[in-house]
Amino acid sequence: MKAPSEEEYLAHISYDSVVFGFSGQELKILIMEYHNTGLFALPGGFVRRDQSVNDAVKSGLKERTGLDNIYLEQFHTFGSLERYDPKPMEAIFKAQGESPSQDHWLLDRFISIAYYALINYELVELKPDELSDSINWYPIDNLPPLMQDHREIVDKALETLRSNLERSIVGMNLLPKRFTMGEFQKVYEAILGKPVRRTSFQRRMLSLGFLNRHEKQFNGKSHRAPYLYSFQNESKTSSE
Amino acid sequence: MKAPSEEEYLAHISYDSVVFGFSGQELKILIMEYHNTGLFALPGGFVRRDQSVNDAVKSGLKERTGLDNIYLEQFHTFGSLERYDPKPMEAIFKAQGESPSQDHWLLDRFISIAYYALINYELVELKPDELSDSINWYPIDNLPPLMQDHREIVDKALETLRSNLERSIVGMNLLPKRFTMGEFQKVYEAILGKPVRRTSFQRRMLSLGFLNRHEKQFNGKSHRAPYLYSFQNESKTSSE
DNA sequence: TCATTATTGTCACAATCAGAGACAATAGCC
DNA sequence: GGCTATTGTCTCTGATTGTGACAATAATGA
Repeated sequence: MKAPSEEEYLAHISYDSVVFGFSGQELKILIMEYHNTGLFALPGGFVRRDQSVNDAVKSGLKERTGLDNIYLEQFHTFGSLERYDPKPMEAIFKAQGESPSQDHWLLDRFISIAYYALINYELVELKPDELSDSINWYPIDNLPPLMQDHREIVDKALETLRSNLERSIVGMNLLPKRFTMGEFQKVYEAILGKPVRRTSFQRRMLSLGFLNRHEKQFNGKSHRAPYLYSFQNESKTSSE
Repeated sequence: MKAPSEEEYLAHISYDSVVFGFSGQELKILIMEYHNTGLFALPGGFVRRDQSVNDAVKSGLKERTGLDNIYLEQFHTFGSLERYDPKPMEAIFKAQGESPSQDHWLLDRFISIAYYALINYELVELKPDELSDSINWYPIDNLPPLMQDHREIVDKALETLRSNLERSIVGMNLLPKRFTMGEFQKVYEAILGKPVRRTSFQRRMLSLGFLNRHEKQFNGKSHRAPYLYSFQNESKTSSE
């Protein structure tokens, strides 16, 4: 491992990302595990001097998921004193067989800019980076214990996602190109964490006018076949 | 002037605040003007190493407005490359008769965490800091040209305030303790930038159940006297 | 072939809420 | 005692949502 150098990166600034995906049943997020440390963390990184924060996040996600052009939303910046704790980073160094000096920039205080992403679960090919053993999907209601304040970051991300649900078309980025109304409804239920009324949901979504109806989906189940739908516009409606 | 020292502060990190006040007619924000530079800017500052970002913003606002316990909301972090421009800071140094070396930390790239504040216009006593000539209220639709990307920051703050308007009781922090329904309505109109329907507004606000009705206000006008209202709970409903 | 079962697409009815206008109730002025 | 500008309420109407009902089917299996 070669640690990122202080000349190349901005000191004190990091980012973390909460990557949401929908498995068809559950809402999940990406969690990394560092080599030989037992530490679980959100995918994150640092910002190069010649790079905007947004671009840093985008390229970090591309490395790990293979996906370009991801829906990204910055939602909060975490700057408390409590999050200043060099121990996890020391453990990560140690697990790599390195022992940095006490004043190494990566052991200093960091302020983290947090983003959430919505991606199509099926399209992802997960690639751990140099430092991490693994990167995997975890159901949102069954996460491993996360290092530092990452649990707080996840909670805030989910809260923001929920409150944005009414204002934007979130399903667009979590579903495959064609989907049934039932699948669409399951996305909403997974995000809100509670059931929604089938008839009202269907009526409201159809009345919004952004759905195209296609052929029926004959899936071998012994009941009336549902229609397939797709979203009108290709845009990601991302603010970033 | 003694410039903040690199040992005491976190490099690359600043904050900016958009401080909203309501004059009774207009929505205004606080703008500073730097000595002998013609530069107008949002009140901002840097984060000490022993201080959370939230506390840095709070104490910065307290210095300039005299107010404690202000409603504060972090809304975005600005991290583009375009905002990296040392010229304004050089001009501010020069106006103070100083010429820092090219690698001075204050001339380096900064990422700014932006907050908006809602404060009671009448309670404020404005105090310019060491660097600034003046700090004054400016109507939101008649701002001077602002340095760097501060105009963009203001626009984003207003956008966020508008979209939060439905979810929280914004008037609470912009109005005096007792106010008429008409004043309450004017706050909403100033924020939204468009008229709202008097009867619907009154019905909705009363139905929410957080208003106490008090005695009538005889203000010398020749028409029916309005009731005075106050908010039920004392809390600021701030998330910070 | 024909009932059975599990969903899905619609519709109908009631309850709620917002837009729009109407109107009576004043407080001060003449 | 009229006049005027505002304020507090109501009503009417249309739009939206909650709730339940019901018909329309794909497969299954008797």
